[in-house]
Amino acid sequence: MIDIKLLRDEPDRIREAMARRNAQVDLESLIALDQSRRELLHESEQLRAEQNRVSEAIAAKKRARENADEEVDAMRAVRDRIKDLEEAVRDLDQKLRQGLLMIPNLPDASVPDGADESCNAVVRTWGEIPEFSFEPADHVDVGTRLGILDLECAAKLSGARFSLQKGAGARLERALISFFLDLHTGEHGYTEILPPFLISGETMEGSGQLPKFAEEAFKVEKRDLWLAPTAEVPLTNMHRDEILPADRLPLYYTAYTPCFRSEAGSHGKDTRGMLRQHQFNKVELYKFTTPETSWDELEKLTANAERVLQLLGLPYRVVALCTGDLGFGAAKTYDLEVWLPGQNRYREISSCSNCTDFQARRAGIRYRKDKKPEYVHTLNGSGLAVGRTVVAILENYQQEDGSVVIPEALRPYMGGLDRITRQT
RNA sequence: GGAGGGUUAGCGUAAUUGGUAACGCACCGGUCUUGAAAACCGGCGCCUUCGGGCUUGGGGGUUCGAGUCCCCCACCCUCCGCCA
Repeated sequence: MIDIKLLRDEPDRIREAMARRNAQVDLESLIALDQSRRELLHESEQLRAEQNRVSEAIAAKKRARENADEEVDAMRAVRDRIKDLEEAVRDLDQKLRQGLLMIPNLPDASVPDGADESCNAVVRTWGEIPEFSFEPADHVDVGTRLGILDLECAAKLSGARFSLQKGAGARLERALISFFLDLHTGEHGYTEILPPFLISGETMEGSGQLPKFAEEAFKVEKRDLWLAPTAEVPLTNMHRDEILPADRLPLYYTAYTPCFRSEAGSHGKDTRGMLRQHQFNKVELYKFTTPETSWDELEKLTANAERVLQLLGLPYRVVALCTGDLGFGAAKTYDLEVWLPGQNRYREISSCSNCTDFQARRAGIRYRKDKKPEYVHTLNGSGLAVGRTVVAILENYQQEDGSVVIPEALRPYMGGLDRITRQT
């Protein structure tokens, strides 16, 4: 949610930002809404003040056993008027808030302009794209032939867009989760969190997932609980409606969770394999920072995610998303794209964003600076998407004989295994 | 799932059976001190157009006025049942 003061004082900055994002927003009616809300609020507060004064006078008279019927009568009318005014304010409040929630975050000045992903800017590239003496297979063929991936069985259990891993394939997924968490907690200073995977509607709203992304998430039938679409949601809400002491910032959290997404509207996209699933594992990186440091922290967080790919020896590039491709709450986003020989192109494996104070304002997360509380900045990034890392390893490390070499950094987590060969 | 108890500022506790949230600890600032402690003074929830408004888990209701009375909901604790 953007700052309402910005709407009052510098609406042109919002207009300009919305134009860059190619977003349609009716600012005029919001400004009018805010204006009348403030007028009504002022009047009701004045009456409140009078009510407080007179009520005290009534109490004094009653204590002195004097008659106060006149005052009581007058206050009866004031009470009714206040009730009407407050109802009107509540109504305007809600409309205003709903309007504000429709406005995406303002892109940072450094974000490239552009309508879609074709305008994203490659920031840097790492690693050598592997050359094969044979035609490289995609992860589905590699995994199925090795007997470590069984998509048909997954379909039997749950339908399309699920996967089932076996033996070294299941172990590989678990090894990656441990490897990621150990790296981020041990070397990058993050605190490990294991949050609930089912979260309340209130929590979904706190990070801006609802109502906008309700279509993307799964909801359980019996209660107001949702399957977390990303650990970003519970992590953001850990400090919802809190005022943090300044000396606790920055906070670094990392969390492994499965992520559940309905992928509405992506029918026909990436239908083959485990690239786009209703359920996938992810290790998330999350930071609460002061406004002064958040841009530095974004660079560091992105570097933390990149480190994973470097240690695994997977070639990748870093892309700065353009204004048209930017997520709703992000002021700036770097995508990490890993090279997939099976597709002969780079594919997203991590997305690292600075949401500035956008999520914090909505979720009421502040810190005390000097005397006044101020909104923190929140950052999130994948470190990394586990399923897609499996895909990248199977495709980049495949050998002509169909086996897959395990990256050295991962071998301790695989019980010393250095190569996956055909399993029965 | 059943029964009972609870939720007041960071923590711990008050508030005349309705009269407009008090106190202690902790914390911050000041005085004093070589420095510190103690003591004393002030501050010690949020918003504010600086007039004031709001705040007792959340939301309604009754009332001139609700921490207090009524209704709904959430969460926590204890016991029983069930369960990994």
